[in-house]
Amino acid sequence: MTIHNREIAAIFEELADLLEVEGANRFRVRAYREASRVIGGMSEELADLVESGADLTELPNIGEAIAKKIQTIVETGSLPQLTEVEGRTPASLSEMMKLEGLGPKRVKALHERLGIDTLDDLRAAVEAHKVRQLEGFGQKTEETIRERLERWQGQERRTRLFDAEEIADPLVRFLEAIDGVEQVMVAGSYRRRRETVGDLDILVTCRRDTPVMDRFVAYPEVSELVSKGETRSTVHLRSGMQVDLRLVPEASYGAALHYFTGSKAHNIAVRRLGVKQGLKINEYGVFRDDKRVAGRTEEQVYASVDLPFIPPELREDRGEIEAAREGKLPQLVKLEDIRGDLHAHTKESDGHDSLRAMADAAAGRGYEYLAITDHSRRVTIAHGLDEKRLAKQIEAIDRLNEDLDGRIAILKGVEVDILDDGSLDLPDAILRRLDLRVCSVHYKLNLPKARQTERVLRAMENPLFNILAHPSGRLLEERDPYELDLEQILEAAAERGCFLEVNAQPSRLDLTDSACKMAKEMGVKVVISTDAHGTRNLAFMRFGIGQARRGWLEAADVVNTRPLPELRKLLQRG
DNA sequence: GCCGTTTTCGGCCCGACTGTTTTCAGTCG
Repeated sequence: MTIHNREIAAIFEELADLLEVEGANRFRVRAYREASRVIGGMSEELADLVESGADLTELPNIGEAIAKKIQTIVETGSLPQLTEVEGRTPASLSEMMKLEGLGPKRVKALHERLGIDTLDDLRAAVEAHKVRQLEGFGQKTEETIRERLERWQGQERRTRLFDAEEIADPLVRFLEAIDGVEQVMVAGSYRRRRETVGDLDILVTCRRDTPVMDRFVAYPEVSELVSKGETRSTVHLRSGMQVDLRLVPEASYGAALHYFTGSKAHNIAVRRLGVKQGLKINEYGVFRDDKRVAGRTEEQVYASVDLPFIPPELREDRGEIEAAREGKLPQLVKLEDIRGDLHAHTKESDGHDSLRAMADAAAGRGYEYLAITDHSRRVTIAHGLDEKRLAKQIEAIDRLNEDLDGRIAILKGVEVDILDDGSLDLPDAILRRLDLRVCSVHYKLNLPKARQTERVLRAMENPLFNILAHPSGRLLEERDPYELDLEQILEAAAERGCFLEVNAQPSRLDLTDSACKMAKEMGVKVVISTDAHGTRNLAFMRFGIGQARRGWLEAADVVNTRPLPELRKLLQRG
């Protein structure tokens, strides 16, 4: 049973939590947290690296000690040091720290003074009014804990980027409508285009004496006021989303935007560069000897540490600072680079709109081409097409293309299922008549890794295989990815001239950002597709672009930035 | 525990808000 990166990351996270409660050296605690973050963001499995004998200390923030611990975890499935710490300090305290407002010090006090080890213990102590009697706690703190215990869902939930947009857009409009407000910008992971966001960080500049904070906390969607100050307030909305609003002076806008866009790790790395040059960087600007030397724009902030502007999507401390220093930042792919969509459905299978409507909508977006790729027969629930119906659709598309008269080219395609044995769900004879074949796994998601990988590899052996759709099968916040050896798949794709899809559906965003980067490094091109099930879904392209940008992809790495003749060549494998 | 275009030892980002204090610790981002 191989152990996954997220499990290894969780072990270091718990170790950090428990050591922090014990009052261990905070830099040591930070080192474990940093290691956990790096591991969580990797697309290559550590287990595979260990097996191949790779030097783990090459990884950022992984030194001798942690490398050795990783090896132990991979080989034995657990970490003796953690077991030892758990012997002194209950593991459940780590869970308690996840409750908002409870940090290491308070958890330690609750544990030592009241014997509280679990959330249930805590609930009982709060009901008995024991917590308020503790030194450093009071009636108000106890009340806050009680409320948050009631709301506690057991796990922090993140919101998909699409849903976050639905929440942010009206709030931004509300703020912009306040007389005196000048700029409103959503920063944080939202601006970095992460696939999910934990909360919204909103930055506002305004004229003097504008009652922004008062108006903000009175926003009708607010369900709880967490804190309200002159420059910063925090609320919870009825949607469950937490929103932080920061009011910043114009002269600090760039510094504040940089700071609140994060990521935290990126900011720390930039500040370190500043420290080396005798600069202090905070959300108000860049300071030398208390004198502001930059801050109005983000470009200025980067320039102060001799770096070019780094796009928000790259700011994860995953090598972007080194790349920037060496002048090797990628020219990230942009929405305008996209010339067409290569995965879309119509009413023939499970789409909502007609062939004609989809064509018109794609043309309306200025595309050169649109591939129609309805499901194949195996996907009965989506009314998948058999040979006969697909043949009819081919004819319909031929007629439509004549009708469209070059306004946009409609490509004949299919989303054909990869069956259990690695064969494709439709005969080669009909597949050959198409312009492209998008291939996907929809059933038997739970095969063991080796068999699942073998299944896809076998499918790729068919020379008609063009694109592997939504390669991991994961659904954000709903379904884990299925077991697949991505490295093997990428190797085969590179060899055979197949492409991998970045599915832009907000609930998929599959490939992940780190997998995109891995594909690029292995010389595999991707296709960014919306998998649209209706004309409106074509707009999902922006999420795919965000994901690809987070994966360091440039226009040249993305197949559907190519003009049609070039695309056609790429679809003839090899 | 990690890391090095000042360093293999001695540093390690920085500020706002709250509650419980009477000058600040804890938490968060």
